[in-house]
Parts: sequence; structure tokens; C-alpha cells
Amino acid sequence: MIDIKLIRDETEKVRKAIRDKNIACDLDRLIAVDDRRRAIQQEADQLRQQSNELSNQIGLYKNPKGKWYQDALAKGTTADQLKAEGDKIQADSARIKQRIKELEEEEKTIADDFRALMLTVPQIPSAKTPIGKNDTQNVEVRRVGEPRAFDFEPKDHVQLGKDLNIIDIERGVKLAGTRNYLLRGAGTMLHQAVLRLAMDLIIERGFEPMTVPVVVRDEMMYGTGYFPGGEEQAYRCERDAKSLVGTAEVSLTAMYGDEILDEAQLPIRLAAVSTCFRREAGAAGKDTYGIYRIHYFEKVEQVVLCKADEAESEKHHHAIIANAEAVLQKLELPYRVMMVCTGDMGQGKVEMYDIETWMPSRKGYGETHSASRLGEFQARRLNLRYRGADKKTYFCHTLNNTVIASPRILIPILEQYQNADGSVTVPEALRPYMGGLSVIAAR
RNA sequence: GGAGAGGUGGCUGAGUGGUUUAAAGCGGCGGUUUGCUAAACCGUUGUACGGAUUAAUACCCGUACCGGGGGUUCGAAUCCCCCCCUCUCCGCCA
Repeated sequence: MIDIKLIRDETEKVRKAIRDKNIACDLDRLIAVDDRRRAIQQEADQLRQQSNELSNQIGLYKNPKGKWYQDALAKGTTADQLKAEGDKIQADSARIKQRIKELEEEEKTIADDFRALMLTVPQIPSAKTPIGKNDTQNVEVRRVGEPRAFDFEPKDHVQLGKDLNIIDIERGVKLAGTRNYLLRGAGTMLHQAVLRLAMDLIIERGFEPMTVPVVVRDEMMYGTGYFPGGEEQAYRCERDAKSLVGTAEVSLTAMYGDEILDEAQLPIRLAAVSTCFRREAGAAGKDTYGIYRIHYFEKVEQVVLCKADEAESEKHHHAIIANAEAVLQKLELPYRVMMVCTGDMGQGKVEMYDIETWMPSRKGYGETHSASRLGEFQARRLNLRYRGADKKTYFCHTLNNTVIASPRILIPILEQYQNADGSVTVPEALRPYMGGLSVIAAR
């Protein structure tokens, strides 16, 4: 959500953002609804003021315990006279109350419209963000490491996983349907090792390790911007009005919602490993092979809540990207950093980078990380604020990025580290987490 | 899942229908005093929206807010209904 004042004052900028991001949002209607909303509020507030004044007067005439009433009696006014006067004012009051009631009814429907429309307004992308329709127009920022040249015919991760008996897709599908899998033995160890490596690195870099709920109230899904729009992508628990999160970002970002933090507490840097659940509705037929696009996975996520300051926010953005790159460098995996264009970045983002890791079987880079800077978009929805040194309240800026997501990251690891004999060398950085195991071989 | 007790400002806590703004204390902020600190004393105190006026998100005016939503009433923190949450006991359970 962005500031309605900004929408009114800088309408053209917002209009451009809607176009560039290709988002369905009726600004003219929003502004018309807001006009009406303001008019109603003004009239209703005035009438409420009158009504409050009349009520206080009636109170004087009708409250025998009151001092004013006692004084009036002492001056010789009779109880009947007081009652008659009170009744007269009450009649006036009734007329005003009737009009207030009408206004309140309209206020309610207009407020609902207003809220619904506000939720569709996009965040304005940064000036640096390339304008484009979809991911083909994302811009490469840098490339690190060289894809390996094989002197034998390499297998893909599905074949490796099967031959080494560490990934069992068939039984995963038997248990839970398409896009499910089992990891076993060294596969599970590798998966856990990667998560531990990422967690240790992010803790070392000053992030607080967290354990957070993965089933959250719908409110948090709206607050972080996944709803409205992403309902089909989430597993929803209808009976409880809750949803399974697709990322720990939701819980980490929303945890301070409805609070006013102290500026001195900021930045707050949090990291959590959690299971992520995604329905992948609308992705039918896309990336169906292997464990690239699946219904559940584990992810270490980093979240930063900072001051409402563009420069500071940008600094943290670069830092969380560097954190993710550090993990890939430890794993010695080749990757590239992409700046995501307007059409691919999503409603709430100010700026967004994806990191794509080289995956031999795809003969290309596949997305493994996504780093977003959202300005106050989520904070407004979550009512997540802080008190500045000047004692005023501001909405925080929020950022998030993957540290590592597994088993997707196992695709490049298995494929890049495979040997001619069908075994897979364990990356140096993971060996301490695997009891020193250096090679995964068929048994 | 069953029974009961609760939810009041940054915090503690009073307040069961009406005397302008929710008592009081703590904390915070400002000040006086002071070699410095502390103590004492005085003053001050939230959020959101709107209006008026602006250099201003300062000052002023109004409205709403006592977990959330509805209702009763001329008038609700207070009475009624629904929901959420917390605590206690019981049951179940990793």
C-alpha cells in the first residue's frame, strides 16, 4: 500500500508505475471514491459534533444527580420543566442522528471500496529499474564463476538422484501428488548441510536466528502483499482463515506489525529457516521435470526492517544480496545477478534482484534467490512503524532475500559436482556438516 | 474439546450509563535547583483521519479510538450479542 496523499499529489507517477508493472488498478475510480469518502467524513464529523453537543445538553436536563440539575432546582425550576426542555432538545437530536445513520451506511460501503482499491495500487519502482514486460527483459548486472566444461556426458539431477538413491520423486508423487519428492540418505544430509551452512553464515553476519509460524492468519498474507492476488498460489486453511506461508518472509516481516518500534532498535535483521508451501497453480506444465518447481521446500530467508530512508534501504539491499552471493561462493557455484524489470517484479517492489545459479541440465541459469526492496509498501499494510529521533512515527522500510533454498540448490550442486563414475563430490564447505563425507557414491 | 476468569494509554492500574478532554502511579520529555550525577519540585504526555492555516508532518479546530465487530440508549470503557486473544483447571497429546 502506498500513501493516498502521494497517489493524489503524484497521480501521473503512479499511473506510470501501473503501466510499467502491467497491473490492474483503476486510479480514477480510486480517486473518485476517495473524494466521496472525504466528503462523507466531513459531513458526518460535523453532524457528530452537533450531536455530541446536544447529548451533553440533554444530559444536563435529564441527570438528576448532576450539579447543574441540582442548581436549576435550587433556583426554582421544576423537574417537569427540565424534562420538557430535555425532550425538546432530544427531538432535534433525533433528526441529526437519522442523517448520521445514513452517512454511516454509505461510509461503510465506500470504505470497503476504498480499501479494496488501495490494495491494488503498486509501489513505484526505483528510477534504476529497467522497464520491461517480463523476465526476458531483466538485465544482467554481473556474472561470477564459470560453468564447468564436462569431458564426459553429464547426468541431470533426476538421474543422479535416482542412481545414488538420494532423491525419490516417484514415491514423493505417490504420497502427495505431482511436484512432490523424497530426499533420503546423503540427499537429506546434503539438504540439511546446505541449510546449516546458510544459517551459520547469516548468523555470523549479524542476523538474529528465528523460528516462526508457517501457518498464519490471512491478515499477514495481505500485510506482506501476497493477498489479494496470490490466493491461488497459497494453501489456505478455510476453516481457520489461515494460510500456509510460501516463505518465512511473511512471518518475519509481519511479526512487528501493529507496533511502534524505537528508531534505536533499527535496523532489525532476522533470518529463519522454514518449510515453504506453494500450490504452483497457474504453473501447470511449467518446470514439471525434477525438483526445480515443487510444492514444499526449505528456505533460509533474511529480512531487514529499517528506517524510512532510501539510501539506507538501498545499502541493506546490497548487503542482503552480498550475503546470498557469499553462500554461493562458499559452494563454488557459478551464478549471475539479474536486475528484475518492471513487468516481472511484482506490485509491492521498489527494486528487485534475482540471483540465478548455473544449472548444467538446463544449459542455463535458473533462479535460486530473489532479493526485494519494498519501501514502506508492506509496512503500511502491516501498520509497522517506528518512532524517529524527532518523535514522529514513520513506516519502516522492509527488505528480504533468500539465503538458500533447498532442494532447488541441490540441482546445481549435484550436477556441477558430479564425477565421470556417477558419484558426486561434496563441496568443501558442506563437508563439516556431513560428518566429513567427501563423496556421495552409489552403494 | 469442556468449565471458569480476564483484555483499559509505553507500563502498572482505577473506573458498572451523563458534571469538557479515562483517576493515580511509573516511565519518557522539558524546566527549576545543582561542581557533576542523583534526588526533590514544577510542567508536559497516545494514534489515525479530516478541516483551517502554513515553509512545516509546527500551532489551532473537529471526529474516531478502552482487544475486534455489531446492538440498546438522547448519551456506552461501563449494558446485550458474535468473534479474536490471554490466563487457570480438566481432558487429549509430540
